[in-house]
Amino acid sequence: MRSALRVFRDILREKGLKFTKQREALAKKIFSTRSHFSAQDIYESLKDKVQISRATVYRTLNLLVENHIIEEHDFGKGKKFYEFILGLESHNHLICLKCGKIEEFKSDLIEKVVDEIARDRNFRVSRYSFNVYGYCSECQEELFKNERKR
Amino acid sequence: MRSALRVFRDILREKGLKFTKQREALAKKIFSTRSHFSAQDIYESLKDKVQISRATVYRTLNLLVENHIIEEHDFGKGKKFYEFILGLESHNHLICLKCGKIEEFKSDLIEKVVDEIARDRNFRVSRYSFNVYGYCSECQEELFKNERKR
DNA sequence: CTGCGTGCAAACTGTTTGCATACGC
DNA sequence: GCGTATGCAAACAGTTTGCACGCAG
Repeated sequence: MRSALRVFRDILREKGLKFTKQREALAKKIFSTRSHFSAQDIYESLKDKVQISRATVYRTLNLLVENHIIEEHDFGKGKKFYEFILGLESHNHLICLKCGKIEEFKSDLIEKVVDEIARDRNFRVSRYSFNVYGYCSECQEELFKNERKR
Repeated sequence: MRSALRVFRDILREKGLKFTKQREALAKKIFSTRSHFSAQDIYESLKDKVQISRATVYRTLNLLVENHIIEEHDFGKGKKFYEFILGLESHNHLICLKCGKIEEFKSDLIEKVVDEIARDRNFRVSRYSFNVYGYCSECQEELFKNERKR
């Protein structure tokens, strides 16, 4: 399978867009990161290595989203999170309301539910998001400790 | 069953908070609205009837969310949407990417999936959101018409 | 050498907050 | 009257945009 970087490069060429130092650095960073990150995270981790601006980070992230190389998530924290998805199976998220940790999980049943509702309502699905909010096991322990202190 | 307004009033009294003209107007508006609205929608629909400010709208919406009378949703449109939930069954959303219409649907299977993953991962669930994005049947027709025109 | 990409700063959107005043309880 | 709620404007966070310059193809 072609590397993600190669895919990105091909898309750029195809559309007459340019493969710049900034796009290369950002893409490499993202393709080697197996987690959820914000625009700010990316900017922070690149700004000392390449000359890059926040504006370029936002523009490039949007470019990657439009081309389905990364996915945008809204976990209700007032900012967007992104995640590399090219060639990966889709999955869902468990978001801890205390520590902010994001775990992933898969479920074939969910796929079925989506297919079913799409058929029922004659809805053409492009994507879906299934987020479960609550407390991860570590944070539950914390909460329990604090409760005993009182 | 007590009316939603009554519930709200009781919560306020219990917490030593006040039942003001603004809170009353906002609550009545929301309790009589069976759809998804933004803070701006509420402000617009009230500003000519009561003296109310955007700040108060935001503060009151947050108060209602904290007390589980309304629910906050993030459909990735850059602003929050709210929905009256008190005493209603939870449900999921179909969001049309073209016209913005929001349809609702229920699914017992989803509940099962949530319970299962919570048990597996020892995750204490507070809430979940399941949003399906795509094109509603009307908008698919539109798209089809436009395609034939070309 | 053409025109897309970049950095910068300003603009923008939705939301929150500090403060003096108003008003429920 | 006490203390919470309000309106206003300013502050804020994240993101987008206009413009002059830079650089990939």
